[in-house]
Amino acid sequence: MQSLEVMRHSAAHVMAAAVCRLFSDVKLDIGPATEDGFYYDFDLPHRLAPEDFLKIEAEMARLVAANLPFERVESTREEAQKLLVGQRYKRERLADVPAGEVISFYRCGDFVDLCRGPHLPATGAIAAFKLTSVAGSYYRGDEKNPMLQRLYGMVAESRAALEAELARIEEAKKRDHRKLGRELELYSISDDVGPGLVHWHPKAARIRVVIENYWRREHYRAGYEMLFTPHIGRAHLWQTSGHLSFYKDGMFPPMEIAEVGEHGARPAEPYYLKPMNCPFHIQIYQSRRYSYRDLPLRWAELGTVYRFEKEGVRHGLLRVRGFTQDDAHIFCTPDQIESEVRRTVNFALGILRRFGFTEVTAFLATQPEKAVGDPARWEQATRSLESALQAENIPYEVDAGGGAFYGPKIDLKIKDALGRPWQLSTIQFDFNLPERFHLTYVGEDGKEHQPYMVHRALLGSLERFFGILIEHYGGAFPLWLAPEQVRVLPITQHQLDYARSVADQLRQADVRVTVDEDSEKIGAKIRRAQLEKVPYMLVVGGREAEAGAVAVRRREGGDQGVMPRDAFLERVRKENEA
RNA sequence: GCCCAUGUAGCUCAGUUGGCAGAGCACGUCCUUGGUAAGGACGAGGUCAGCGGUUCGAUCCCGCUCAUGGGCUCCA
Repeated sequence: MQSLEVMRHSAAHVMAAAVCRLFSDVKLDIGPATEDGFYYDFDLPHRLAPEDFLKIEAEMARLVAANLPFERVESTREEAQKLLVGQRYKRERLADVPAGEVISFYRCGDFVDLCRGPHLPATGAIAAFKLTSVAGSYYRGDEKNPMLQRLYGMVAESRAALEAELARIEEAKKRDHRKLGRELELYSISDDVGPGLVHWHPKAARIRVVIENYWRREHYRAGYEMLFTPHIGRAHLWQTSGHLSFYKDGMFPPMEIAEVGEHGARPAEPYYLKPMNCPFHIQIYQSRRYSYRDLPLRWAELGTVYRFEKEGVRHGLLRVRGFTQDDAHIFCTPDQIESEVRRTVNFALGILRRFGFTEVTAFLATQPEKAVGDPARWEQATRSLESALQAENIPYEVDAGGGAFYGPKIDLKIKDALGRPWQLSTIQFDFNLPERFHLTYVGEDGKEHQPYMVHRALLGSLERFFGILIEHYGGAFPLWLAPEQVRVLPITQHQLDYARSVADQLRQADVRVTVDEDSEKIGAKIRRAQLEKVPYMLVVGGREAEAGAVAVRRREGGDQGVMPRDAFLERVRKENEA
């Protein structure tokens, strides 16, 4: 165990000790180290609240100052049970310890806890700590179990290290896409429209158009065709696809419609909002007969889907109820599958790189216990996924049994500017839908065969991807994505005409530009443009107007000097393509 | 769905032991024409999330609902 992890775990014990000293009737569960701190789960009558933190921290500080040793005590199961009288969760945890394994307790002052260890030699080594939050948490993570109180904390080897850790959290908060989304007027969610339904404001829509245009162009270049499909479909379709039997709870409720025709009302078949695009793409596949000569088919769609996400799981743009997937389905023959997967992985990497995500790791999820489809196909599919990862030299972990019931998959994870991981791309085999919809193609032998079907999304959903992008760039989008690339700032109203003509020249060259026409001083205009994170500010006063020039200021880097307006246009053009 | 917290102007937040609702920023009008991060004056802006209850009187107390936040569970 790493020393930091040991310290975190030991701090959790100290926190538990403090809580036991301060409150009565405390039942303990467990208190592990986490990636950036620790927590302990308790059950106690008192409702822990942030107001209690100071008191608990003070008690912890006393335990740390006393430099109490952590003593390991080994015991028999009988002794352990005696020690844990009244501690129902601990007793259940004890029952989980396999027979024959050593049962150990750690004593720290008068606090004794069933624990495998290891721990610090003594509490004095805990240099700096802070309680951060309290939240409910199901015992053993099962929603049928009672809800415990989970107290979170952070600990570091020095006061300075803790401060640095807290500063990182502050930085992440500053980049929170919900905060920046409001401040930069990117998006909103309206109670009147509904939770989890996103409105893209003009600036965000600009960015989305840039992303979509880039996405479409790359897909056409990579041999895809674009599709557009409806947003709703009849119940029958979703019965065939299996969604109604397996994922009904995740779908918006049906629209019951009585269709009145010339022969009167027909029995109504309800419509459902689509939670996925696949059945529609399949309908297109089924609209004619395909031969092996036609394959592979690569069909892409920016398809907007609706999923009835449960109450309490929504989160800004990252988890919403209506979103647009950058979806595609590949229909191919078995012997095309390997090269198709390789192409797809490679394609995904290229797209992600364009958005500044260069650190990519992959997860290969293999056949779970419950699965549909021929084992030989699973094997071939899994092998093709694995060899694609190896050929592209992407580090990957195998998630054994982690695939969907309908096929194995690769998930690609990136790290953002703050080093936080996000899952974006997914490449999934599907042995289920071709079966359910009886998809076929005519092979060389003149007989019907079932095609392989691969679902893939590279960005995931545009909403979620945009949220991640906002945080990755901290709202300061690179030039090619920036909704407003250049703002012209006339020093006085006398340069308004000149400023407009500079802007017009840029606009005709497809540069996204505005003019700040307010009668504010130049300092105020610069401040405003800076806060709105506009990449280029062009200051134009009498001197520039006279010379046909612009004084360039960069969002990062400040004053760049004066240059002719044509030279600036050239510079922006070049940077935009880079 | 579960636990806890929160909801006051477009935003950030004060405030009322229950008695006419406040600031800064943003917005509008006017003045100002100033050279690299905030010029000035005046003005407009509110069903204090919604519904119900207690009360002479509720933004404030109580209940329910909705939404948001931190987590848990879930994410085809």
